[in-house]
Amino acid sequence: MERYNFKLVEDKWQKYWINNKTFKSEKNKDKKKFYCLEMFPYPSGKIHMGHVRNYTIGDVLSRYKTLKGFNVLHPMGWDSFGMPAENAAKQNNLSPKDWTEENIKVMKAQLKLLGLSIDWDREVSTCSPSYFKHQQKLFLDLYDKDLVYRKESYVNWDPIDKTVLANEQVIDGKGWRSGAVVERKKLNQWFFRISKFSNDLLNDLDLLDQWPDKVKIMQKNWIGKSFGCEIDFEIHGSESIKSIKCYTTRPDTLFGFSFLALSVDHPLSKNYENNKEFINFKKECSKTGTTEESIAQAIKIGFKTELTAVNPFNKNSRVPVYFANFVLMDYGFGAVFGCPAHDQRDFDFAKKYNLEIKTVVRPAADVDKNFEVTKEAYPGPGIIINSEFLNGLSAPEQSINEAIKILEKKNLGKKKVNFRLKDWGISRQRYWGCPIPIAYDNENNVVKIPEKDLPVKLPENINLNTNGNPLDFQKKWQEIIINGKKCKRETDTLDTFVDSSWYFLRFCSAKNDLNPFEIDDIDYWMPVDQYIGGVEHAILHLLYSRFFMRAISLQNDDVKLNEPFQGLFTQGMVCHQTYKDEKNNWVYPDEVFTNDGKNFFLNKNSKSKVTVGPSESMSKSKKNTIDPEKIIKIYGADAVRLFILSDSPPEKDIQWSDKGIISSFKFLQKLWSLNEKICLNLKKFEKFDENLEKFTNQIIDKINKDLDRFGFNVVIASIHKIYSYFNQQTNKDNWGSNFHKNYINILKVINPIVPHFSNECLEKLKQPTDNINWPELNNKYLKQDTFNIVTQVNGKKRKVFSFDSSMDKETLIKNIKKDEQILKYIENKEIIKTIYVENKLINFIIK
RNA sequence: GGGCGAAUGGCGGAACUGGUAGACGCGCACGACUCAAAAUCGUGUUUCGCAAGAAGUGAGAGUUCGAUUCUCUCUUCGCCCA
Repeated sequence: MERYNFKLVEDKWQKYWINNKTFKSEKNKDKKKFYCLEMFPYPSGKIHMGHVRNYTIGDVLSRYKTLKGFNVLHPMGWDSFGMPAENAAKQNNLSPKDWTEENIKVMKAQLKLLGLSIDWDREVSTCSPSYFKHQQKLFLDLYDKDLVYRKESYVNWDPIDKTVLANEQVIDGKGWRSGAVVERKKLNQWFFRISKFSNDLLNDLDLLDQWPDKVKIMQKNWIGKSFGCEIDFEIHGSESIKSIKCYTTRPDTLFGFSFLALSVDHPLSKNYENNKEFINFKKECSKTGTTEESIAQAIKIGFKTELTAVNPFNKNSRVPVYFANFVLMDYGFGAVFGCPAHDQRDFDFAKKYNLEIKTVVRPAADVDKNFEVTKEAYPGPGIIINSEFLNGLSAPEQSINEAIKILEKKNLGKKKVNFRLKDWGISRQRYWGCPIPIAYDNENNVVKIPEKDLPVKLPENINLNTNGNPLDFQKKWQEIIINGKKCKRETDTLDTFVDSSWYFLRFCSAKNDLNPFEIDDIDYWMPVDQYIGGVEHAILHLLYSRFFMRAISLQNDDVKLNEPFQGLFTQGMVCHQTYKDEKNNWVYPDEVFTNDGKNFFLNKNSKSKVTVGPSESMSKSKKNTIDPEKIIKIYGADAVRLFILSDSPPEKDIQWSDKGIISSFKFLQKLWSLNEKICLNLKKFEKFDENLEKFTNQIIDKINKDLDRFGFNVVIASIHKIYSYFNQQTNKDNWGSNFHKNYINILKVINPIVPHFSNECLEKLKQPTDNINWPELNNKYLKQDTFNIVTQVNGKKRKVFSFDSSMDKETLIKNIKKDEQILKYIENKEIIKTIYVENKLINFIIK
């Protein structure tokens, strides 16, 4: 018997697949399609275990669907623009392009080692002009549809990376890469009008029944629809301003109104342009970031004006008007009314400037009628107090509705819907991104780059070590003549989230040079039937893609698709224990040595102790990574695929373990020995083995159902059962005449998970390996003919009987009641109730 | 602070719409093979108990003939948002 040589076998089949173009996908309208897509990787250097897990899940699904007769599209590409390339290039004095292309080469080879069923003919790379040419075209289309615009706005400015950060790139008020405290800076920026679709993006979440609820809830919260009210506040103390408009979600707390706060960018600020104190104050404000989080944490500061505002519910009450750092022009109208008792920011502000704090809501459960806000704001639900005609209403629902009704009746305000979702700022002050296909004439008017001049390519071999955007220093590159007029190119590049917002469309027509995609192609392939990736993209990437699909479909007679991803699966992370040496430095797992599993040392002969930390998501910074390529070289791709699916359900985190991968490796060896045994016995036997037929049909049926619900770990448990069943069969003297047929079906069923192995076994048994189909099951053998009847007395299990399924209820109960074991419990007792669940259970309730 | 989710043997986990808790794997123990070890194969493995049996799915209650599964309260952990 030969030992299984995965190196030869895997190499052989990978070559075979490439040479035969096994995974080339073509439109075939007679066949039902299945578009399986995993989130494409950023080419950071090498693949990591997270990729292995992601792409294994997608590959198993793709191969399974192919077996099931679907025409499968399973492409792969590279999300290849982005800051890491630029940073690496700067450090190593090479070009981002070369760095990226080298990484793609390495990672592509690594992915091939995994034996993925990818149609590499459709490979795309977002940094390639053949990709971003179309993106620039799409940008201009969106511009024509008024979905792109330019405006001056505040951005989160990272003073170290000298770049604009998106809100999600600001963590704890600091830049996610540099760690620098983020500042507020005003720049001219390009925006996608995603807010145009706020309502659609929210409502259509209900249609996505194959998405995890978790993700839908996150998107819902992100879009953040709220009902509120806009109120005109009467202003005194100025000749020019008679009123200020505010937006609020809590008009029911108006009786607690004690100041009006304005953004420093409020139109009113014009009146203070020459006020030195105000100028200093404004400067101070720019030190606060723009995220809700950084504003909440910032120390509240204000600039008091001579103005006063009138409480619309109480004309006799006037409160001061301030400029304040926690009010943003983006929100509402850049003006909020302060109710310190029920909003923490207002509370902090009121404390600092000694303003009135009037409690107008008390917690309903609070029996103390004298409840008063003193130490912190109370934003929770309750009963309205100290509010005249609103008193006694339950807050927030009832009271808000009532307050709005009264304001509307008095013509002081009106109901308004507000969204938390803001337009998507897409300008990045970076070199390594898709150039924005726009130029400016002498008067600084926006001029579109004509289609014939696309793509706008990046200048190569330039100095990246500049203060700010390197493209700003490329004066020559900036020059362009459009319609005979001298213009200057836009130097900002696009947010890389734009690149990934439509790549799933590009895969459908990857080689089409004229258009981003062909209508006919996306008509057939779209939407993506199953999208697979990490939950970290639950909000932005998925929301942006949903936006893009709508933006493309807008005013488009040919494309009428709103949702790009029909099914979504979010896989868990791959974790590993962390290690630290005596100096508290992180240590790689393969530098750690242990004799007994209790004491750990740095290298084999070292006395230098290593402490074991908690298991965490694999990350380079904590050095708790395992290199997939090394592991594949030791154990083979099939063993890695088997293990990465076996230990945990795919949506949960998985623990990488040496024991686990070794066990998968050994299991394949055992399966191989079984296969060898079977190969030596190619002759058939006379007697048809009905039990074997039942076992095979039933377990394949179970695997089928488990695969459909992503229960890969359970599928692998079934494969273990299959092994021990068939192994026992081979130990018998007589094999059934149907033995080979069933065994071959099993090999087909495991093919999606361990394709090289399965192919090799099939070939050894002289079976075809191309165009194999999922086995047809015979209903006759799926039905059970005997059943275990669990017998309980007063809900306690007493005995399990096996009965023929044809037996009627009365005979069955009679038989059970006669049983000695059961008699013990029911003899001389009154049975007051008998619960019978067909083919499952019987429960006698006795007194 | 808010939202969502999770908690099951020594460990990872299984259990379909409320119906045999612990599938399958790891680990461990014993046995076979071997001069010996590794590898391999076999048997066992929730806890207590010699056994009959009892207890048992984070804690406490509730609904039910019956709860890992449904409801409520609490604890701990994770993720997301603030």
